[in-house]
Amino acid sequence: MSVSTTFFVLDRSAKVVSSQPLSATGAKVDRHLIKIACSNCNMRELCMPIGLDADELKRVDELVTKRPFVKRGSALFRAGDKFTAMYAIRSGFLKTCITSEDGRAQVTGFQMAGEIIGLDGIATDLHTCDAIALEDTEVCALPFERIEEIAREVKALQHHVHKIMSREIVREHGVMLLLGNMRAEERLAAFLLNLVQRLHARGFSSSDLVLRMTREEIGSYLGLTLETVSRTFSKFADDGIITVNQRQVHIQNADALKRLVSHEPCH
Amino acid sequence: MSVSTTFFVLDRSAKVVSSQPLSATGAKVDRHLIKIACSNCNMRELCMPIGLDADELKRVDELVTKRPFVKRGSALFRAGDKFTAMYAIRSGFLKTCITSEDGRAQVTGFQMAGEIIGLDGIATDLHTCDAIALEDTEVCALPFERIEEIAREVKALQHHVHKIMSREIVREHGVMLLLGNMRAEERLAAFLLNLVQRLHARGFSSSDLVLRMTREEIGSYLGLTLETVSRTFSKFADDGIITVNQRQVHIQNADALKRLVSHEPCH
DNA sequence: CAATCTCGTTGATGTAACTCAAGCTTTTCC
DNA sequence: GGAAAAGCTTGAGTTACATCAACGAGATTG
Repeated sequence: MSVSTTFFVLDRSAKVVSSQPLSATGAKVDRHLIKIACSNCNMRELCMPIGLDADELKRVDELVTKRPFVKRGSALFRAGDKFTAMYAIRSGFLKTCITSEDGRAQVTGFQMAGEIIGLDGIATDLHTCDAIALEDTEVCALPFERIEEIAREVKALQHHVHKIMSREIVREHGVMLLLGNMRAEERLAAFLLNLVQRLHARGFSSSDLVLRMTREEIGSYLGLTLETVSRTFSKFADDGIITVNQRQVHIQNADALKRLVSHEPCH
Repeated sequence: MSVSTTFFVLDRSAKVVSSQPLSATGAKVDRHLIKIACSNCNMRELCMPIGLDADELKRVDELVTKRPFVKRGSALFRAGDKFTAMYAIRSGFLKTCITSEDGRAQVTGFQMAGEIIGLDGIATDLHTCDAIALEDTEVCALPFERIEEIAREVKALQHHVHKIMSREIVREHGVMLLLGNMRAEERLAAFLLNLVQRLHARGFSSSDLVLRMTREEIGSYLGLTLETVSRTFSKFADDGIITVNQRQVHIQNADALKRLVSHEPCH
């Protein structure tokens, strides 16, 4: 099918096809060359600084003293960890998942650059889920006490924090609809459309994507088994809606996916 | 089985068995006799004023100028309505539900006295779900701009707002686990335990409850059909775990329910 | 006080998705 | 570079829940 090139999923500098495999090397170079600040961050239109003027931006900028690098497979935080900061994702990709006492695991979301993670911890001062990097990931730690401090003075920031949290609530309502009402094909279609839509907002293709998660992780998120996810991918491919090559997905007929989600199987 | 008395579910004054059916009359009398203020509200330990001193409490109190009364079956707000306030429930019971374009409906939660509703609206300034009263309900409107204003000055209130939103996010994670991982019996057991636990926190029995919602609404919330909900209730009753009489449920063996949720069917 | 409607129960049948299993491909790691 | 592990696909058989349907009990209304 397509050539076996590797795409960077979230680093905007690699929007075009790169012949190099995903590695942290490039990012490390950038880190030294470019001064890291919200004002010159690729993600500023999507992330925390929205609606702030230069002065306010600077204040947020200054509170970011830590930019943890999270290696693929390791955790940014885990359930039970003390909550001290929320995190803005600079680059990379994570999943959040909860595990109940009896060992049930549920992926509660996938997060990409420009998104904020860790809001679950505010309620009890402890994180309630694990945040695991699905690829090498760099985040900005936003110490929550400092955020609250500035939010008390900067109305725009205050409101923005509220918006971010509300948005997460609304997103989860959507997941509940998906899990409570939709059939496997509909769930997967909704999932794919959501992913490309978010990638597109970050400057990527709206028809090609590289899944950073396994079939099992998709299944956990969608309340399906990995086998059902795999079969449904195959079904979509047979129907000419997508082409799948391992983690690479090309959407050939986005309308068909939308129709699936909208519950209009025919005409 | 039990006598056909009607319980008030959420009015603390009616914690004991009442021989009167649920009606708004009693509440209306109260309304004239007792000055309504956070400081003498039954729900103050559960609601908005937590952690505020007398002065701060007064400020919150003063911003509450509207205490809408929502008749059973009607809406506090609907998807698409402009978001202006969040609401603290004084008494009564509501459901929130979303409806997708194609007409799928999903109950996203049930809310009782002392809980805050309407946070979904912050994200887009429009409510994204319907809030429908399942019994006559009285709420305090908390104009959001004023809340933000005070939160900028009162640290405790600011943090409390964040906590409330975070708590909602965590709750929804739990629902995702339920919808994604659990079987019908486990879902219903978790649902019942959650309900009585919340009622108990409000001074009610931890073994008796009156369901304020239909089997269909329970089913929608739990991602099941009303028939499955009904059958599962009957199954629990056959197993001697609960007794069911229409909307009245008596929990005979809470441990059995807990074991069900914890996925330990035997020993 | 019928008549209607809403809600709940139960049974018979169907099916979407799960489970178990085998084989294949890709990645990881010594 | 070869072995082991992890991830993916596909098939066969099973099952938990949905669907369809009938009926009964309360509540509501004219």
